Amino acid sequence: MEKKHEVKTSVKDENLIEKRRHQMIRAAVTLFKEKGFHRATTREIAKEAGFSIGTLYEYIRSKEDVLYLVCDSIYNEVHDKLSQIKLENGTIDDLKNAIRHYYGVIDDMQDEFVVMYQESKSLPKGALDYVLKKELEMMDIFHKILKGCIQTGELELTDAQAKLYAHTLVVQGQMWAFRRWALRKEFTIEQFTELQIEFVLNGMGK
Amino acid sequence: MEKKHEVKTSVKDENLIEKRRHQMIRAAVTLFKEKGFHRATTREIAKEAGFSIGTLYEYIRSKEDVLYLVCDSIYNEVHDKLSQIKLENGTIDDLKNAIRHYYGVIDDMQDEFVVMYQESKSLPKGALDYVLKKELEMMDIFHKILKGCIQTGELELTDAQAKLYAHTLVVQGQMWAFRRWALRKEFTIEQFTELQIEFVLNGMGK
Amino acid sequence: MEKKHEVKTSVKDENLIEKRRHQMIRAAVTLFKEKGFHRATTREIAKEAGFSIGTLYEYIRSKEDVLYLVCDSIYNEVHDKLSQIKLENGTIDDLKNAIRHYYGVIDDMQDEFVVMYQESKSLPKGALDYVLKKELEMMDIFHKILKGCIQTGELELTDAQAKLYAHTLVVQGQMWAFRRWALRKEFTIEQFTELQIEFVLNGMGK
Amino acid sequence: MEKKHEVKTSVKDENLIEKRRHQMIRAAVTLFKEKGFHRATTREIAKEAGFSIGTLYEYIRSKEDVLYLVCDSIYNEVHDKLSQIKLENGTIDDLKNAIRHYYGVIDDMQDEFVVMYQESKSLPKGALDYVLKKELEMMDIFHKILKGCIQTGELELTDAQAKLYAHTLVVQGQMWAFRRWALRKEFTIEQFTELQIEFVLNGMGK
DNA sequence: AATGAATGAGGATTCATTCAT
DNA sequence: GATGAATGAATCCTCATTCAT
Repeated sequence: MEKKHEVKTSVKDENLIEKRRHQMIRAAVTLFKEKGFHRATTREIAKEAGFSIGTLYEYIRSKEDVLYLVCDSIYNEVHDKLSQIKLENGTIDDLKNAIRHYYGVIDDMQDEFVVMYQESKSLPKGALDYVLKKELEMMDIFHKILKGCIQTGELELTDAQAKLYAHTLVVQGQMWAFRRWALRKEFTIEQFTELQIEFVLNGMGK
Repeated sequence: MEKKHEVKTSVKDENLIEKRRHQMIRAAVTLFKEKGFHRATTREIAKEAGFSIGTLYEYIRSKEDVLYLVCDSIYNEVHDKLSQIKLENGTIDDLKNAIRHYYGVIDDMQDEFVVMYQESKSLPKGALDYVLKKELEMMDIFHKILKGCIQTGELELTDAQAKLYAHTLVVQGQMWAFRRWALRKEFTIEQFTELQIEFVLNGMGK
Repeated sequence: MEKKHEVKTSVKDENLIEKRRHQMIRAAVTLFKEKGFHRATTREIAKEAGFSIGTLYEYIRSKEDVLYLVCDSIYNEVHDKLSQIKLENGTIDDLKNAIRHYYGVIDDMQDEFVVMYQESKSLPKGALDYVLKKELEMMDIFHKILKGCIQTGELELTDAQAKLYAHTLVVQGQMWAFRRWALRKEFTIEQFTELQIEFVLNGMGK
Repeated sequence: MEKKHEVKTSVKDENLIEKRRHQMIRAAVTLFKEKGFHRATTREIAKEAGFSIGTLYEYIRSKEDVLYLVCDSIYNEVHDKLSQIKLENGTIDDLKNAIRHYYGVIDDMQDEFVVMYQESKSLPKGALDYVLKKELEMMDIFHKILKGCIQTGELELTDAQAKLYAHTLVVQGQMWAFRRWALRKEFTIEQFTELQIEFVLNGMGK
């Protein structure tokens, strides 16, 4: 398991670090969403976070660290939320459940998702790898569920298909965040979710 | 129909404009793919294109114009290629055909797609609107095919579904460009295409 | 009264702003005099002022701001100095006094005057208006003195004449700055002053 | 007598040179008045003049040459016009006549005057000297007239006074061009002329 | 003689980062 | 720990000038 990319800080107090980083991430998401990573300045981030540029740099080493913290925090939040899913035992309902949960998370964190996917390419190499790993983890949640369904015979898929469909599920969810400008006019998140569930289950032969 | 966003040039010779812009776009895609729009400098673009910074600015007004030209050219190319599809008369084969064609285009233009979707947010407002319009046009190609199939009774879908699935088809194609890093390990473009076709047709109840 | 054109700064410490701007203005006058506004580069200004280009831009928004600050500071200095004149009660001596004072100021600030009059056309619209207002204020000082003399009967002039002569007094003073290259060979400032006073008083029928 | 500053050209046909330069000067005055020497580009000058940038450079060596040609042409025009004055024999009427003539010229060529005085500092050293010489020549016209009046006893002035007053006459005329923004509201050129003549004659004790 | 495409030095401005207080 | 003034490398863009056609 690759080690987590570390962000150096010169502050000792762990609680303070937690608090400041939280402020920082909130500020950054707001700004990155509005103007993108490159156009948002560190000064603006500090100001929006409620402290000075000097203080910002007490908690990070470089601007890219901010982006990393943003991506990391989003992944963690998503992962936490998805981990709450109670999986039964390889039933289709597990899958439906997971999809509903996942789509709900995406709806809640639309801005964060858009920011993360549009800006993560700006991460330094090491951090990027870490983030791709996280992305795979997310895909893996669905992959596992699908494999569960295969084992119980609820679904008949090759392993390759299971993998592909796991990716597809992840991507179809992200669609809701990325194509808001078009989809919002036609569907509520509930409608979108149910239609996609139907489509996907059909797609997998159910 | 909204007028095309114009890029001013101080050069008069139309052929030359065509030629230089082509060089410019090729260079820009290469660089944007490598380091993104913001990290690529105008000098690098000019150099990669084979002329001087001064010459670059004879053909554009600002760096953002380069990005616009890139996006515009990609859309045009995709649109051209998709327009070559011979549509019969509302058969499922039309749909399969279109998907194969579309996926083929994406495979051919992977870099361009990634660049376009990752950087288009950096376009100035007016150009962004134009590009979103193009995106809708692309979606509309599939929407029309689906409506054709509905009319002939080949598919049974509500209009809302038709629209959503048109988006889904577009997005699932893009997946191939965006998740290369993961999908390439498991599938060839042909495998990917056929699996997705199967999935999608099942999804729509076929 | 029109509000003063404001120059934005990102520095908060008022004393520092005062100090840095003073350095900046001194440097700018030196350079503008030597090579004019357009040929003087911001880097040169910063260097001459004794700080870096980055620091310069902490105290201004654009190069034109420097010019504005120069003009503003000159007007303020002139205005301050002329305000020290003790005006009696509409006597010719008031007028003579004012002229002597004014000519003295011009002699002290020759470079500044030349810079201001040659470069102020490069000010952005808003700042230019503000500066023209200041110019009128200067004219008005003499206009008031003349009106005083008219009321006490010391001078017999129409109001139109008073206004015109006020302009003339201002301009004849500036002459000393602008035609240095010719006048310096023939006169000292004292000679120039006394001759002009004599001429002007005669001109007005005294 | 200093040799006239020469502007190199690669064109042989004298008539053509004359014609093109005339177009060029007209264009330049228009643009310099509007935006100043530095902000007017050579491309704009060429375009306004009705030919291409390449052609412009067939008739000049550098942008500064354009400015020189402008200044030179203005001086020549002024000088020509003032030379038409029929001088009698040292009478005050000669002086009045000259002033009226001069003020008329300034009124006709307001833009040219403003351009010339505001931009001439941008001339290269050699050309600047030539232009200052021209300025002295203009002053000299008045100086001669004054000396004429002194000799006939019409005026009682020291030679120093005669020189100073010659300068003053030149400057007071320019006032009309430079302070248009204020004077125009109060006076017509005729009123201005007559008031200044009265003032000046009084000033010289007449 | 006329044209206009090409050039690249030069200049204004921004902004991540540092460090003394 | 917090602050914010200072720094200067980096970058976009302009425009006078040249030269092949």
